[in-house]
Amino acid sequence: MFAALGDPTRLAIFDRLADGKPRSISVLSDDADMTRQAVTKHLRVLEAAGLVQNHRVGRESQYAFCPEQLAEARAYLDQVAGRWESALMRLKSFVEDDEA
Amino acid sequence: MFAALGDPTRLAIFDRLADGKPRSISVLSDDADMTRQAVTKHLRVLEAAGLVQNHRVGRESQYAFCPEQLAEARAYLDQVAGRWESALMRLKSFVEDDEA
DNA sequence: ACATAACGCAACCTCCTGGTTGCATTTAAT
DNA sequence: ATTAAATGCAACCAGGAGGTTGCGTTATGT
Repeated sequence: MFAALGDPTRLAIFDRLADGKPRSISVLSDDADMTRQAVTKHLRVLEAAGLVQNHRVGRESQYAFCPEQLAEARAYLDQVAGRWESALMRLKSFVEDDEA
Repeated sequence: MFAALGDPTRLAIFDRLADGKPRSISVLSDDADMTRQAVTKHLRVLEAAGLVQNHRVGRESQYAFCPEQLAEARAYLDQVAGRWESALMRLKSFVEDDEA
């Protein structure tokens, strides 16, 4: 999932979809100075990472933002930050014990 | 920075360093079923992304967790989630207006 | 019915990435 | 002084990622 957002093109597409509005592949590839096929591949990657959902309607397939994996990423970062801070706390109390 | 955490090996290294303790390259590569050089490259990438800091001490170079970029990533995800939710709110109020 | 728009699939190409090996260099240990 | 540990640098290699092109297929619109 970090890998999916790691590519700048993909991050841009993801960012565009973050307003919740579904968009078709051709709409997304119109202003992406890239082939439609390339955009399609990126959307597949984002979909595989669970960051985006696909819903075929008529002859066009609409891709839309999907917030679940995003929440998971936030949770992970929070957890890492938490570990870091608790390690700091232990260090702090150790130093204070040493001074006492 | 998402790209830096996108690689599973790098994420693992980063995760190990998240306790705040600095570790030398050879210590990190001991249990990484990989060459020391490979680990070195990964550490360089993490350092370039600002996720980790390097401090040479004697003949060994210690790499340590660096929380600043992490905070930035969290801020970005929060911002995206915020955009998403506000879009939901607008949709909700639109529907309610329609019903009234 | 026919033209066209939106898409899928597959082959292909190039370049970067993750990884290795070999050798040189600096620092510590005895 | 010598040996061994920890690292740096550079060359090299295989594979996958990002991208393109060509062609076929399914809906839409007129």
